[in-house]
Amino acid sequence: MECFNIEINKIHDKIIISTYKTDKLYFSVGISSSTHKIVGISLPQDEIDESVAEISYRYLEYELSDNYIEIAKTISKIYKGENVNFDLKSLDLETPESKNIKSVVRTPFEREVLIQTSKIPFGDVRTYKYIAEKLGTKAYRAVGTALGKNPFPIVIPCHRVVKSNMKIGEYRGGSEMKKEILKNEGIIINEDRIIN
DNA sequence: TCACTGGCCACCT
DNA sequence: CAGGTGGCCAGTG
Repeated sequence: MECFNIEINKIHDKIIISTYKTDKLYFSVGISSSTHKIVGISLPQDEIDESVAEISYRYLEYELSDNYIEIAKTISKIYKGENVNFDLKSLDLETPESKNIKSVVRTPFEREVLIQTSKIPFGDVRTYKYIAEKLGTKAYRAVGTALGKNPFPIVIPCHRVVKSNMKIGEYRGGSEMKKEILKNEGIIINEDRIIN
């Protein structure tokens, strides 16, 4: 019974996962075999299994391949502070038509949060409050929760969203990782706080 | 339905 | 400035 429930909560689509290794870190990207859009990106991991699992866990079926390794490599470059223009159209931002259908972005609210976040310029930051106000709501905390589930970290720069007092705030990969990405983009940080 | 839970915010000591 | 408190509100079960 347990297993059955876990199975039906997974997405019924096969994906291809490619992984690129650099500086002892693994970067993975998942592509849908039906839509050919990106359905998942992993934060840098020390182990390849962790890196793959971060994307594969939502899916019933996946296979490893080097087909999309250039995309994974590009993501590693962005992580290291290269300002690469990434086309949002390559990401699967679809939301489910009904509750029975599963997708990586689950609700319109989450989708809008991701789209607003994608507009934050390289080397700059915005606050959770700012994103909420752009959506016409006071759900500041819900913005944080939505970004915590961001299926496309690094490419959709949730690391550029910080607290109102300019403190770093939380991050799925830990606030140290968030600081590192921001520093790579040239942002000055002192004692967990953004300077200007 | 209703009561949690949160990558937050503002205000008060 | 740090820590506590009440307030938001989207998701979840």
